[in-house]
Amino acid sequence: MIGFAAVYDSLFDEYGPQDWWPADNRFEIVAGALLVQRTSWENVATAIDRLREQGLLDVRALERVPVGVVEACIRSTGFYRAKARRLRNLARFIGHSGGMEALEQQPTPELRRILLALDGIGEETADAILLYAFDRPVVVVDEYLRRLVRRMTAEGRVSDRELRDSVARHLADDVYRLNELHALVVAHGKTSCRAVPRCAECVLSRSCRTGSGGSDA
DNA sequence: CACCAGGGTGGTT
DNA sequence: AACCACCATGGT
Repeated sequence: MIGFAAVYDSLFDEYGPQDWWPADNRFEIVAGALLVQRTSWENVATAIDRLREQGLLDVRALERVPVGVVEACIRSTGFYRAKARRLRNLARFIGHSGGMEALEQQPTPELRRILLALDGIGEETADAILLYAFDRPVVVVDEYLRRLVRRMTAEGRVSDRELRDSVARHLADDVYRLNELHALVVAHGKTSCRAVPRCAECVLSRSCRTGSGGSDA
């Protein structure tokens, strides 16, 4: 059993509130979730600014603009050709669906299926969109979290399913903490700190400061 | 020069 | 089901 309530507390203690997701509206979060794939947020922020300058952080405007214009705005995010095509297709889909307001009416499982059916949206991006753009109580499983759990359990291979259940068991439908947890896991994962707690009583921040613990490579 | 960054897709075994 | 190459820019 993994004490995620304690993991959350220690991460929050160490890094503080992360205040994800910086955006003016919900569609901007959806666009950001697609653009941030395999890229630093800094590069995404540049692209978002350019899209805003062109008035393209809007479904109706984005769905009709030439794809080359989108490419020029988002080049800094890498994989810009695929992302530009996917982003415009995403805007078109949302437009045809009655906009973000209509999608907000969908229940979470159905909305998740809708998102996963779109090109360029896999499980992690779909869950990030559900949590950050639609405020749904969803556990975002990323590689950082898998690594963290791998080091905590000492027993290799924890399926995503177990991981979700384990997190959900402690954080339930607490949208605020699920929001912060993912952001905190990313913040911690980006550091060079390899120390991890082996149980719920161990505290990440303490292990990091003392430089002890952590047997993984 | 290598490696990483808030992944996903399509193909092969 | 697990692995793989590929997508591509920007920073260290």
